[in-house]
Amino acid sequence: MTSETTATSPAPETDDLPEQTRVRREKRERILARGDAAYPVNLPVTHTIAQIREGYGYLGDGEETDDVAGVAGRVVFLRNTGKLCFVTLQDGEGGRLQAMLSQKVVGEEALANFKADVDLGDHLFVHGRIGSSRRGELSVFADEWRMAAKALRPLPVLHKELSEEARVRQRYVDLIARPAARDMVRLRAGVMRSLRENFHRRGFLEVETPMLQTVASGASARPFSTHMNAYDMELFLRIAPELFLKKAVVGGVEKVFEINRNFRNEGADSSHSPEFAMIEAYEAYGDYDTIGALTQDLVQTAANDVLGSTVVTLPDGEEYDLGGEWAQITMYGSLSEAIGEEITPETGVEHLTKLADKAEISLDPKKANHGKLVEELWEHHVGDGLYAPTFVRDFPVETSPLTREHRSISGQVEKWDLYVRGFELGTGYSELVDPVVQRQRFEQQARMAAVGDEDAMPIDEDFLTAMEIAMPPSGGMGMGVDRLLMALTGLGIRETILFPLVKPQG
RNA sequence: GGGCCGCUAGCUCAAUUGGCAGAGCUACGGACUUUUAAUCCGCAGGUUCUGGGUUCGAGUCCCAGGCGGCCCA
Repeated sequence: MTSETTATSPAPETDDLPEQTRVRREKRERILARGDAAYPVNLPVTHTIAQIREGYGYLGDGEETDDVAGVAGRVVFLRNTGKLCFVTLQDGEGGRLQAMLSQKVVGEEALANFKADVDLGDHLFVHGRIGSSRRGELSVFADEWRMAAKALRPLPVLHKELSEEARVRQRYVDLIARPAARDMVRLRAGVMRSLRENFHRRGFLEVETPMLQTVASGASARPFSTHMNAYDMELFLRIAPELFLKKAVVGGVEKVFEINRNFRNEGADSSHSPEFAMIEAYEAYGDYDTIGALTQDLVQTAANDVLGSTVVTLPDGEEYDLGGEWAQITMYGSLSEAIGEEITPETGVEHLTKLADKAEISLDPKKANHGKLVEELWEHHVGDGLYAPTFVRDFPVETSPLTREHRSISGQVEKWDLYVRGFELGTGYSELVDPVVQRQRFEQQARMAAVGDEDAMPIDEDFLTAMEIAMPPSGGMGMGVDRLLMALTGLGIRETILFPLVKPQG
């Protein structure tokens, strides 16, 4: 342990600090100088704010009890009227309790110290009888106060919204000041719990697969790379857990899920974060239909568990219904209908390119294969207009190298994307388990990489070896947890992540 | 990657045509024993994101950069 000289050494140079910060440091020094603690190791807390609110909420105006409590909380309001001071304490959930400090009860010196040294934002301990003020505010009639932890920086004003940037950069302040920020933390925890409990009820096992991978595969995305000193080799942060989860299924973990972080070295905007939480699940002897039903239930159960309803209220007040059986459309069918001509897996690249030009979609011609063109056309003509929860089914084979070919339609794969309010919430497959076909798909990806497609999936020999041991027919799904929170609240991704990545301020 | 908008006191925001940089809350000093964003009196607080330039004079105009937001690709 280091010595405690830092606690007793003189205050650091304070001349250039803003006034309010300097003043608070001086108050800390004053508290220490008179022999009190500014940061005591513990305090005789007997009740939480919530316990007092629950236990004594019945008290009428001016009614007092002889019950005594020690309570602590963060000071969010201060109202001093000479010989009687009112202070409102807040707990982590936003619950508030008033304390009243009367000169007659705490004494002249203690009240003077209180007025001199307690600021908005401090953690404060009070001890005293529980009662109700004349105006009916549940209160602790303090016979003693102690500093629980002195705040050296002022809190923002609690009556104005913090700027969006300040909320993200100083989330701890946001959590103190804004109820919606506190709610999101609890909502997210509730969703995680709901998802896990749902999986457990269904007999799925939760596993954790590697974050550091020698080949980043399982999705079409660019990885972050890093370096391992001991082996002097390049490693990648994972872009998806898919290949490892499939290895688990090969080994007999037949119903398996993982909720964990993925990292994609791409842009960041209101619906993309470079690191994001994702749930993936695989079910042996399931397919994309069973896994779709599972996904619908995961979302609807989560909504019911955390909101009590599948009807969610968006920030503009609109009510959006996640309930019922979700619509199912096919990619080729809905695209054909939207543009008024039949598009099939046989439609040539030249014709698709013409259609793309007409729609003013620009694609690098080197990468413009049939599958990419169909998906781009679909997004433009159909996807952008989707609003109600919808499964979009049966994708082109080129863009889904890990998905089984459709059981009855040549050139398509058994994959769905789930769209909610126009954004992609999740995806599901009938998994490709034929190792020979899987190798051909990887080779096709390698050819795409060779012509400059940076998102193309690299060949993973280790994965192919596992597949050659034989994976049972399976359904698999993936869903962004942050996006699920977006679907349940209508908020942007950075509101759903407690500490999203932000660039340092210049 | 491109376009547009923003960055001013601890927080939220003003500042006319380029002419003394302001308000509310907070802070600080004072009054007040039932307040509810307490009230009243008084008084401080600034690298106007950074660096250049134009000008007698720049928060404001020009150039470069940083950070953020929105739209587009």
